[in-house]
Amino acid sequence: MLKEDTYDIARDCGECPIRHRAVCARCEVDELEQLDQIKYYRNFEAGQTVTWAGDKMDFVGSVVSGIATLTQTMEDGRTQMVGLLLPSDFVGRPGRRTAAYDVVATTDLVMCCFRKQPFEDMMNRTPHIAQRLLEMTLDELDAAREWMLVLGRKTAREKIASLLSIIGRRDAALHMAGREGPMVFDLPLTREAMADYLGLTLETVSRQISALKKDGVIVLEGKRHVTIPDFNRLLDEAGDDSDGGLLA
Amino acid sequence: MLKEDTYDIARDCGECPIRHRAVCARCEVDELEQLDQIKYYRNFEAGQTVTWAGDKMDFVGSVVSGIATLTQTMEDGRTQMVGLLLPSDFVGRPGRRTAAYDVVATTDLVMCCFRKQPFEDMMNRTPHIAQRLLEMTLDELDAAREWMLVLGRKTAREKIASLLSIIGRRDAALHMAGREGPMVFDLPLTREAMADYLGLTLETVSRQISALKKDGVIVLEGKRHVTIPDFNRLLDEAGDDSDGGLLA
DNA sequence: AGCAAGCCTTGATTCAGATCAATCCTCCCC
DNA sequence: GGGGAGGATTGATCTGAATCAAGGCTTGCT
Repeated sequence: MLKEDTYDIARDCGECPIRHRAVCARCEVDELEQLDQIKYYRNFEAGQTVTWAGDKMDFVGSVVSGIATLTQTMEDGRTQMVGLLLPSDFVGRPGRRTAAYDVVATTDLVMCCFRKQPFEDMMNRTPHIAQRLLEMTLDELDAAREWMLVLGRKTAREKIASLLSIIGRRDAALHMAGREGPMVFDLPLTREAMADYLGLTLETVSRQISALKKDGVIVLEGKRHVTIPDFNRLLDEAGDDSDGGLLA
Repeated sequence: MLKEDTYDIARDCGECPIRHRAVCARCEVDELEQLDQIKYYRNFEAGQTVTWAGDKMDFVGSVVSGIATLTQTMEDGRTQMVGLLLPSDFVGRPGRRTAAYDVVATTDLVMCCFRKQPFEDMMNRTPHIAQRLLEMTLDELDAAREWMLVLGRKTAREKIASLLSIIGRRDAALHMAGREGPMVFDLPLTREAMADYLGLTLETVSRQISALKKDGVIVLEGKRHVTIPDFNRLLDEAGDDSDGGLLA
């Protein structure tokens, strides 16, 4: 379904869909050219693992298209998702030898990669890259902290509403869809993945989605296609300030 | 009790207790001198608020001594702590006008502050600062993600054990105490603050601490003074790999 | 067509942690 | 020494989500 995303990749940075949102966003033309020298694309199929926690990680990179998840697992198998990687998000940590988390492709995935050493060298020479990476990391930290509130203090229903609002918002930002009008998108996650994100069981996720549907907060077509008739209503259910979106 | 920390502050960066761990860690002598020009110290008493979420924030800074908490609050009063600020930790986000969270001094607190604008200017001129800040932010992001696992998937007992192990570890790192031998420290948080950190109620915190004490995992003297006879036992109770500490 | 594998839903029951409530301890102030 | 406030403990009860269990719906394979 999402297969076409993996075709005709813009090999040329100038036409890259994430050109102005990824680590390279601030780069000048000549800097881009240097990055162009050391970049390479990798494709992953839905379900494939990009990185195993603890394994040596010799590259870093950006998600170009598709979606991946970042998860942590305890010895007894309990897992918690700690990040959702959408196009333009950065994978890997400069200055670290091994991967800290499992990264798994949820849909077919295209990544723009750099071998770690050349990238780090380039980062040291190019403040624009380091600056952008700092900015992105700070944003991720904010997102992680927001998520801590969700995990620690929200009810199951609020958790689901929060997740839907986040996915909806990020999706809208990506498509630059005209504001107003009902929000429509496909859930990129299975019920189980949502449960892992929210610290719930998949049964509870299913029940709460059914409940939100029954109450008219969301409209479901099939199991994945979601329409949000009233986004503020959803934010309300999430326990968020209805105007929280303006801060970003 | 911790009052003496606020006396004789090293006005000279060379003698600063957090010199080699804070944002300034990588700075050369001449860079330090520039920072010295624009820095100023601020003292806060235990319980005082450093920053209100949403308020304008015209400074950034490092915790020199004492402890502060970073918390998020929902309209109905539910609160979640999203960060614990120990000496050398950085407060504030360059490039943002308003504070995103409440920052509250838990003990008497000394901060080394910079007005935001001069600091940002300096950051743009001084890669050593930006580099160090990136590194610290990445560490914080890792910590936040670890905490997401705690919040989302651990039981109350595991949560308490996790918190104790984190506090113990950070305390040991600070005092550079000789490895081996039982770990001893004072809890810097009330039961309520621990509950806010862990997404629990204070009653549950109290019960689980009592249980860990009864089971000999910890020894309590008074309500705050903790001895950990066997740190690996504690890690075990936390559900962590007993050798997780080596990664850092 | 027939069957198996994934994914999802729904129901019944259980249980960990929340909530409600009482009491205790320690420190401080008068 | 008495009273009060803030923090902590402990007990009784309730409840939201987990767990256990049974089907249902798609999709793809043989």
